[in-house]
Amino acid sequence: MHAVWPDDPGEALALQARLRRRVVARGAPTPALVAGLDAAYSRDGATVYGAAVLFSFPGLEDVDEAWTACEARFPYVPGLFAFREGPALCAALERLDRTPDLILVHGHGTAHPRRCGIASHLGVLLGIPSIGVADRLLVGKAGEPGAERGAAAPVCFEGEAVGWAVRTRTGARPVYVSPGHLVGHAAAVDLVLAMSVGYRRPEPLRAAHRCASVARAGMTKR
DNA sequence: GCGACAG
DNA sequence: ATCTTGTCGC
Repeated sequence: MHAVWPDDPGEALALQARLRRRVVARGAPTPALVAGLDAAYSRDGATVYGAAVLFSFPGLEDVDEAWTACEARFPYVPGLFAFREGPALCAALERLDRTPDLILVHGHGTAHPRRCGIASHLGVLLGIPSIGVADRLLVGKAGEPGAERGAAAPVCFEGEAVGWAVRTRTGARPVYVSPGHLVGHAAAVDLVLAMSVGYRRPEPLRAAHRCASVARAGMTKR
C-alpha cells in the first residue's frame, strides 16, 4: 500500500506522477456549493492552519466555515506544494457540514511543471471539480491581459496554454487561473470571474484566507 | 554552470 | 508563507 500523504519528496514525486494521469482538464460544472481552500502558518512554520469556507453559488453567501491545525511535515518545495498544505486543507474540508460541488484552491492546477498542482491534486484525490487560483506564476509565460475586468491572456508552457492570467478587477494585477480537475479552461476563467466581486481574489478564497488567519491568531493566544 | 521557483 | 506602520492613491 502507498501513503496518501508521504513525508518523503521522492515518494511524493512518484505519487504525483500517478495522480497526474487521472487529471481531467475538461468540463463546465454548474455548482450550487463552492468551497474556498487556503492555509496560514504559525510564525515558526511548524504548524499549518487549513481553512475551508463554503459559499452558495451564484449567490455567494458564506454558509459554513471550518479549519484545522496540523503539523507542517512536508517542506516547501515548489512543485510539491500539495504535499505541504494538502493534509490540512483536506482535514478542514471534512469538517464542513456539506460536501462542495466545486473547490477553489489557492495555488495552481495544470499551470504546473508536471501539470499537477495542488488544485488538480486535491480534485483527483477527492473526486470533486476544482480550480486553481494563484497570485503569481510557477511556470510558463503570460502576456499582459487587457486593462478592464474580465480580460484574460493565456499562460503558455511547453507550447501549450496551461492556464490564464485573468484581470478580476480593473486596475489590479492579474490572477493566474488554471483547471484543477473536471473543469475546462473557459469554465475555470468564467467561474473565477463570477466569484470575484469588488476584489482581486474570488470571495471563497478571501474568506478562506481570513478564516485561516483568524484560526492562527486564536491559537497563538492560549 | 546560472537563474527560477505556487505558499 | 512570515516579520511589520504608515502612507500614497483611486
